[in-house]
Amino acid sequence: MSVRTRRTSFPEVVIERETDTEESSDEDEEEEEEEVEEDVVESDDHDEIENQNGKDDGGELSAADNKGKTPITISLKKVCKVCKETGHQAGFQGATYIDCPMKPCFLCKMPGHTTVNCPHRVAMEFGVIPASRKRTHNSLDYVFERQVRSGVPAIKPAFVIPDKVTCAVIRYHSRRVTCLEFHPTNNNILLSGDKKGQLGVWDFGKVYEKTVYVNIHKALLNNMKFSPANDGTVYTASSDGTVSCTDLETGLSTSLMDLNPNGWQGRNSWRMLYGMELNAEKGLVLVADSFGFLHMVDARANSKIGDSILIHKKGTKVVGLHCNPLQPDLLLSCGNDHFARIWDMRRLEAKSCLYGLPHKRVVNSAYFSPLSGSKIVTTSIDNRIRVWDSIFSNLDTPSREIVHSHDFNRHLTPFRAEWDPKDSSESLVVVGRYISENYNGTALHPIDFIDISTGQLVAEVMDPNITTISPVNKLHPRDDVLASGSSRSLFIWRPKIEYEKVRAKVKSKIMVCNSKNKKKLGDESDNGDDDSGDDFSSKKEWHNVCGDVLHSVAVCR
DNA sequence: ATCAAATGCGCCC
DNA sequence: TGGGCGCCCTTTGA
Repeated sequence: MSVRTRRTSFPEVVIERETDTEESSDEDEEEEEEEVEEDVVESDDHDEIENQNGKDDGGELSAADNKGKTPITISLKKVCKVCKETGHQAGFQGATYIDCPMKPCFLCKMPGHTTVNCPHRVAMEFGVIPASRKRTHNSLDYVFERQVRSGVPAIKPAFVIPDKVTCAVIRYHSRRVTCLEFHPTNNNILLSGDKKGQLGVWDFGKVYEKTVYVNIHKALLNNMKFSPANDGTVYTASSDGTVSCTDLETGLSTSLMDLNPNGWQGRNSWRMLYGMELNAEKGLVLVADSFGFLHMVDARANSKIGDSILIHKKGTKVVGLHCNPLQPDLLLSCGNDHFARIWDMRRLEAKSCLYGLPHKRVVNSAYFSPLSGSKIVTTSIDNRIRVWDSIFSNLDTPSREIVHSHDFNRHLTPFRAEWDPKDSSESLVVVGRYISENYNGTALHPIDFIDISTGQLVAEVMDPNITTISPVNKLHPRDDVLASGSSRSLFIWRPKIEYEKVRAKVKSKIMVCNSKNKKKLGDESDNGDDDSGDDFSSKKEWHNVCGDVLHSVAVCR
């Protein structure tokens, strides 16, 4: 690091420099700091001077108030951007992120180590709390035991992991994807909601057939569910405070509820809808708002049922609702008051919850297991997936806590661990990962498949072209297909063998969605360069061409 | 290239 | 108990 010195008549500038990175090869740099003088542009009223040395980010600056001859001290010492201390730095070194050692581990939140050497990073097989075997003879025992217990097979089948991107739509939504839902009967239709409130309908079997309905909501489309009575109809709940019922053919929607009939009256009164669930037996649409209340709408009569019920701490968001698949009167809710709660719909009133499942922080999602409904998986932003093996057991503590990085930055859609509805053993769960891993020099955020019965990481799925985080994931109800929402884009993954089949089929059929790229795409498809396997010619191309069939992956604008 | 903005939530006073 | 402030691996597009 060379030091330049000039004489001026202007205030002396003291620059503190960091030298420890150079391992003292210079003999004259025994001191950690040196004093030099530098030019300072004259100005009348500068309290601060911007550090113009862009490369030295993290450089700290302080300046004397007076414009006279008092020294101005500019510190070029490298400070940690996390804790502002010197002597270490947090941030990416290449594709590896180095944690600040002064903070608790970013992954498991325990002090004494960083993510780099966190034991949970090496092998995520730490069920930190053993499964409880104690029976509690609670009110649920007798009601559901007989219906449910027999439905849980003891033998775990081999997991099939969809780990190859077979098609993708990038720049499909204009804002980040918030939720996904597969069509209940048509195997190739994927619905997606986004932060703007738009609803996408994508036939990923035909890749380029897609529709985006833009007028259904005005704010985040937080949750959607297909009507059990009519699979051409979908209900959506939004941060604009409305529930809509939309016909997928026409895009026509009717509003079932509007929590803000008087429009915008300020931040404190604007009500947003998050959790949503349908109770098919009763023909009810259940929604929960950002103030802790549950609302019920009769889907057929399109009329509100009863009063709103406070089901979580007043003033907090209720982000998830789920009815038990075998006993729909059993409702599971979760929210920002750090609780997941189990309710009996037949006697539902404030504080009537059967159980409160405490978490350390906000609970992003809570789901009963999809077949027997006897297990519960929750995702909390304390970086833990919690598992209750049986709702008949002692629910005071979870059977397992699985450390997993999904504590999110405010700009992301919250991560939710989602069951594999095809797994008869009800142990496979998919969840996006927040922290990245260095894969051959690229920082990628995999989508993790976790066996919640052991806490074991079964598979981590990633594609070198997907550098964005994938917080939204959904496994197909019948096929071995994974759908992911990552930023604005949607991806369909299949197991390798399926991928090969799709690829062979698609190769013979060149699809062009974007005329701008027609020629380029034609070239791409003509050269028959499919030996490059799964890699695209370049990341840039994959994203920028935005076009269509690159090898077998279709990307549509 | 660089930068601001969009934002949710935890924590502090 | 509530308002204000600040933020550790974002993403986008101006």
